[in-house]
Amino acid sequence: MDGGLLEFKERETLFVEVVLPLSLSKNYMYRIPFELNEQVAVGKRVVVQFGKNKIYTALVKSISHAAPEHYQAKYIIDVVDEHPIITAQQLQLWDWMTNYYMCNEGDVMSAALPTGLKLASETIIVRKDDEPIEEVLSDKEQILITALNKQQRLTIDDISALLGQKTVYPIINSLLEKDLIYIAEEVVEKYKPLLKSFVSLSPFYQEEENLKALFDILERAPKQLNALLTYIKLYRTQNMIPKHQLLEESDCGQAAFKTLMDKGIFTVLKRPVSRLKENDDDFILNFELSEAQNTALRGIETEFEQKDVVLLHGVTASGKTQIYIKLIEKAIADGGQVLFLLPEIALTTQIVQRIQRYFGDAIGVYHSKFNNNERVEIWNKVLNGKYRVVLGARSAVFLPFKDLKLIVVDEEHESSYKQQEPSPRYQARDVAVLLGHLHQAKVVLGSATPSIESYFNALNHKYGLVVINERFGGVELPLHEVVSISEETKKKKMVSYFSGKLIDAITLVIEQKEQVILFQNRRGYATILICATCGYAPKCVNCDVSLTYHKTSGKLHCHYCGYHQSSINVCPACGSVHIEQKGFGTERVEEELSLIFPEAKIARLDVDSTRTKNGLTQIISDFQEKKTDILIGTQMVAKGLDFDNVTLIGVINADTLFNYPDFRAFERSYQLLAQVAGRAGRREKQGNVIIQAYDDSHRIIKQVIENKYVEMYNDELVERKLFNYPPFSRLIFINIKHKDQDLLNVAAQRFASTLRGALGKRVLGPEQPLVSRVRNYYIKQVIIKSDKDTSIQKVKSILRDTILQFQTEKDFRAVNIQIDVDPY
DNA sequence: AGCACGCCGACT
DNA sequence: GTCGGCGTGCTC
Repeated sequence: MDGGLLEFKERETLFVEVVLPLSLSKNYMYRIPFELNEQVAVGKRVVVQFGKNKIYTALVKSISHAAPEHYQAKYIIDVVDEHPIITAQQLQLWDWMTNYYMCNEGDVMSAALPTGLKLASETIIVRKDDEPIEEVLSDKEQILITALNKQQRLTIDDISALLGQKTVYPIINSLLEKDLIYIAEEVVEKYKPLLKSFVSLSPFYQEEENLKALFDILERAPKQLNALLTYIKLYRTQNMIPKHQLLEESDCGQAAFKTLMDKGIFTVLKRPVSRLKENDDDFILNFELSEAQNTALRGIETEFEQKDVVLLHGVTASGKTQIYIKLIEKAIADGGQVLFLLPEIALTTQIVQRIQRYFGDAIGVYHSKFNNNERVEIWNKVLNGKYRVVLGARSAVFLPFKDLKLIVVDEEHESSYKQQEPSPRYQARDVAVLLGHLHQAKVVLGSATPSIESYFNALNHKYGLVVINERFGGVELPLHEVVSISEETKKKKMVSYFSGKLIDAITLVIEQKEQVILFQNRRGYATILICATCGYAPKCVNCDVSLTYHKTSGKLHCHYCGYHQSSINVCPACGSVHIEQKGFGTERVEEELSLIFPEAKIARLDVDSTRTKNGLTQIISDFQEKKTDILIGTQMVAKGLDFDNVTLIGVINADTLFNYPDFRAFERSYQLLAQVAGRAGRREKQGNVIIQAYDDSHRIIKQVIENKYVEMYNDELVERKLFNYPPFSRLIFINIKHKDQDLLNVAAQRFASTLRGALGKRVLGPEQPLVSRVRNYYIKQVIIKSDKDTSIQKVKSILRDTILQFQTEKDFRAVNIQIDVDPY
């Protein structure tokens, strides 16, 4: 501000810093043309050219007068929004996440914005065919509509060529508002199904000899060849091959795939894919809280007077949902908005329908299964305050709340709140606490088995603590029984994986027309195949893991990269035919069980059985409608499912849980077992839980059956203290990756020692991670374990500097470094 | 993320 | 020679 004359104000030269939806280490500056000075504002999207041809919608982060010194800033092409679509608090949140999780701001932006708000130049515009034109159109709009009437679909590049100008976004936006066109990536019309890209081989190459010739042609293009081979392999088992699956499984990049398309070898076809369906249940709308619930509700409200965050520790089926509903009601009555976070899987179940029924139109649901257009719609309805309550998975923390008053994080211990891949690797529960802080909203963390961290915070008065010890409606906690597998084996009472006790119990339950859930935390059929003669075990060609045998496909699968190959009958190492199966998964349990109970209807709930669009909902609703007697599942069955008629829970083999090489293994085991057990007898009937284990006297099993959470917590805390793990320290994992193992070893060693120079014994490693090679990249891990007294800010800034310095060395440029703050 | 640039090996 | 494949660096 130089105190210039007012009339010159509009001639001010302004620059903007924008965030691009790309993983870039810094933000970029653009110049605002005078005529757009007034329209540009922080939080609006602008159209910019980035690089040679690419056009993106970027987000305005700040506006300044200072021209960049070392380069000529490009002009902004256009302003997309009339009003900001991002609030000031969101920008603060993005900033915090970028720093805290040590990622790029563009990563946060990509994660935060639904794709529909990230228009790029290849976006396809389609004419809505049945919409009559009622409004008056401008000349340019008329030209565009005429072209679309002829051609149906145009890209944004096509449109700029057609109109001979780069500024096409306002025209597109205006036509979108007039409802005459839609964006093809977003499926707008309700009855129009979701489109998915499928790949097919051109008819020419489906001829045997042409295909053979093609193999020779592609010999020098391994990526392309691999894509072709993968296509052929997939074609054997499925007749429609989704493009993303082909790209994923063949490790073929977009570029190589595009070359194949350009050569006319592959063609891509968009096809409709069916949607999820919904089902109802009989939830009582006008409920009364029980005495215990009322006490808890009042407890929470009292705690809120002092604390911003309250941990609600209520045993399974204690009716936490009703308490949430009362809290939500109150927040809405106060004119605020509410965010209700749930683990992804729980969103497909009753709790959503219940709350939706209760609050009607004022509620939005936000999770990954929704298409782009629905997500944009939800985004806008949150922004303009039409939605008072949003139920969502972790990404819902990014929505543009205006006056957030309450955040509920249900099942707060759930590890799915932590995003693993891609960056930002954020913990939505922690982000929610920060979000609450930004909005001065209250936060309730709810769980029957709180995470050690949250409970620690509660005991140390950082959070308030409210406990419910009683199940709703006086339903008793299930009866537990532990069965020693070794003893049962001695007594010859084991039939395959099932003890006599479990089989008797299942028989009884089925007779009474009730239902059973069996838990086995491993998918697939056999864990591994192993040659009894020489000990050879088939391994993945891309990763350092043994392959898992899946019987349904008859193949050996890699659970890390999706690679699969046909199974072996003869050992490729020694020629022996004695191939043994070691370990077992849900698939095997299902098969064995159907031999014992041929009459029973059995279903399986795991990643494999729910891969199809409707899979998950179908399995759950079938079980709910009692079409299934026995449900066998991995940890998916533990996550917030609520069935009335389940009276028996069986844990096939608890030992597998305890043996993970992770400091949280016991905590997780407790949570998983307690949550699984909690699925039993949720209404008037008391449930039974049978836990089978070799190590039947394990303290975790004991603590689960005696419902001694606090004892488990205390035991764990001693361990954590002893080995200086969270909550006594903070962890940062640094994964270093490269295709060349030797180079990686040198690089990792060098990186660790440089870092150790600055941070001393806080730096551990480099270590070989559990899986040391994934998708042909070798991995080494360096860990920073920083105690609570050290400033984590300082540690992070040292880490940042070390990485920057490390990457200036030309030998290590290509080494990939990933940071995971607070790993889970 | 995409795109240009430049190096490298295989074929006219 | 030259052409396509593929690794590297840059984009305000």
